[in-house]
Amino acid sequence: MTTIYDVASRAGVSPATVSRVFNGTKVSPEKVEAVRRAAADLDFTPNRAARSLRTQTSEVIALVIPDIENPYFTEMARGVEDVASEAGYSVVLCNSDSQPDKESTYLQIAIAEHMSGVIIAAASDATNLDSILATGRPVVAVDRATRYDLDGVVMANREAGIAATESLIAAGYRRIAYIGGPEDIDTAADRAAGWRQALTDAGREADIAALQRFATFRVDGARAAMEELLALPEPPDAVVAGNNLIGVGAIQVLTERGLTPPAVGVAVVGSLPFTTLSPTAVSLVRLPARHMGVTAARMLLERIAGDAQPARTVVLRGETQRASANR
Amino acid sequence: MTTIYDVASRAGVSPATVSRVFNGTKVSPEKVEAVRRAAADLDFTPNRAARSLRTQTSEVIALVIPDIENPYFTEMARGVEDVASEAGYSVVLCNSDSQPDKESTYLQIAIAEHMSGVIIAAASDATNLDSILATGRPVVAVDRATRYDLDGVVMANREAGIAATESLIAAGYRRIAYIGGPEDIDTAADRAAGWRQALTDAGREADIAALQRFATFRVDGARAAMEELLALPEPPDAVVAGNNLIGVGAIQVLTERGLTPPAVGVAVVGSLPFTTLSPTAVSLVRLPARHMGVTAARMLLERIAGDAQPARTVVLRGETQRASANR
DNA sequence: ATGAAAGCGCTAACAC
DNA sequence: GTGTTAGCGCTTTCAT
Repeated sequence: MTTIYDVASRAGVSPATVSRVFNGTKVSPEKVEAVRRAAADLDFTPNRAARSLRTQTSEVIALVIPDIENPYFTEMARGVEDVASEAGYSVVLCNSDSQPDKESTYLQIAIAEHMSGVIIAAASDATNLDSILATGRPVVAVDRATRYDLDGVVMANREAGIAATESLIAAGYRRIAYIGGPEDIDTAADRAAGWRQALTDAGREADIAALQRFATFRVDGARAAMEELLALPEPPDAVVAGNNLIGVGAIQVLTERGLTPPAVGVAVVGSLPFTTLSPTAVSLVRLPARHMGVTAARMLLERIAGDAQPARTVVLRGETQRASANR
Repeated sequence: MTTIYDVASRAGVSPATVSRVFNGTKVSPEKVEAVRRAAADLDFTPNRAARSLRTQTSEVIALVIPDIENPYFTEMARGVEDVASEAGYSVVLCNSDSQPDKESTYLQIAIAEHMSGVIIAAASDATNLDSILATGRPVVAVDRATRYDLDGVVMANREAGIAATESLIAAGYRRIAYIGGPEDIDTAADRAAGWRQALTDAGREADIAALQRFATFRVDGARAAMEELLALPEPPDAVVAGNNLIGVGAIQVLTERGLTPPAVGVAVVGSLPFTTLSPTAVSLVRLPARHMGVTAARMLLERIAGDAQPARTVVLRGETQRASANR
């Protein structure tokens, strides 16, 4: 392993000068050149562990998400990564798998590695950020609010729930069910509230009790819920899916039963990135996941740079794409 | 920031003893207890930067992949993560975006951060691993071979191409096209070779020249290629997709034209994790992506532990799921 | 079993 | 503008 001392002696300068060259402080052109050549000759790579130890920071940010296999989160990760790497930061992607203990392990690692900041889509509203916040490191919440007073970027979930439901009403459906994520996650609760609101506005509040289901934000849970709904004495003629994977699960079950949309109406809060359906069969309230990641990363970088204004929350709206077909 | 010195003085022991407690060396039970309590009281987290600097390693492995938005790679990442975190390692997910310069930046970071090892799905066969290999750190190649003599885990791509094509022949299709990834990526080339082989075995080698297309491994490229094939004077009656995203793109175009499978036959090398199609309409050669990640991670951990046997290559076979319907 | 002390590679005063 | 030097927090001989 070559160090700045090796480079320094080869270039005939002091270690401090080598450090300065690599950190942009003023050094005379000749020495800069000498150092660069020596570094290249020796294939020198600065030791980040030493640098982090000395400066108490590292150009790394942690992105903690609950499901690495959900395209919504990978799209968001993509946005974070683009902004971060542009600014010279690396992103460590931490998959909490919705498990509080995995999540807190990753948070401890972020502290121990002196990472510059954290962007987190919390596994639950009980997520404990005390330790990381105590270190003074900035934290930005994405997708889901936390019980802390933090910068955050969230979707307009209630409005998305309303828009999804209304698109189905406009298409002529009447008995509209809802399958959402766990009730204790605010995104899921808000979207469900939007559905109830839209049902009430349409004079269908009587359906709420029978047609509301809370599953996981995953394909399997949604499949079970959809099957349960179809087994009802009076099954729904349409369904609002609380996220992308729930949409996939619901549509899978419908397709297997020969009820491919628009035979039964489907509206999804989120996108279906790898769908093979006709684009007009399903209503979508597309959520700008990449933009959420970009926004969160920018906010975090501002905080890292020392910005100390009060916590801000940015709310992003989904874009409704109404199914043109109806039954 | 609390250090081992703080913990040591509170526990009434030396810093060395605190270190020993956290590293499993022999310490008397009473002192262990005292140290643990002091550490808990002070909310002590060991400083990894200092540890890395001293030991010249860190319990972090880099996973470099070309497309974080492709479910194939996230599934693989999931496998790597499960094995690694089980063993106390963190995984830094690095998205090279198929760009050699982003890729080499991440490789430099892996060196500079003293990461224990690298698992890489190389952006191209020109990927340069000289520097990282020169540090003596283990590297495992996944999905794609490199020009180095390394441990690797790859799929049986040629066989997968053959199986996909044969499933279409068995279903009664005759004019079978192929859309694959970039010709200079060996996985893509091997799958294409499998398709040619199957065509030749079926006496259809005359179709090869007109019906072979190389796109990107993404949805958009596949869409364009599919449209081109359909515009042919004698369009194909079926198509083999070289990976999951190509399958999505091809099926999207077909669906938009009212040619939903099995009207035109489709076989995909890979899975369609979020498909909403009837499961019997499309043939799949499912690739065990998670298992690939698991295997690669295990091999890497063995190398990190000091295993010095000659380089091994593990070949994983896809599992064919034949479409039951034909036209 | 435990402590004292050196040193990993780097940066940031401070002196010149 | 450049060199000298102390020290970031940890692990690890080497004594005891």
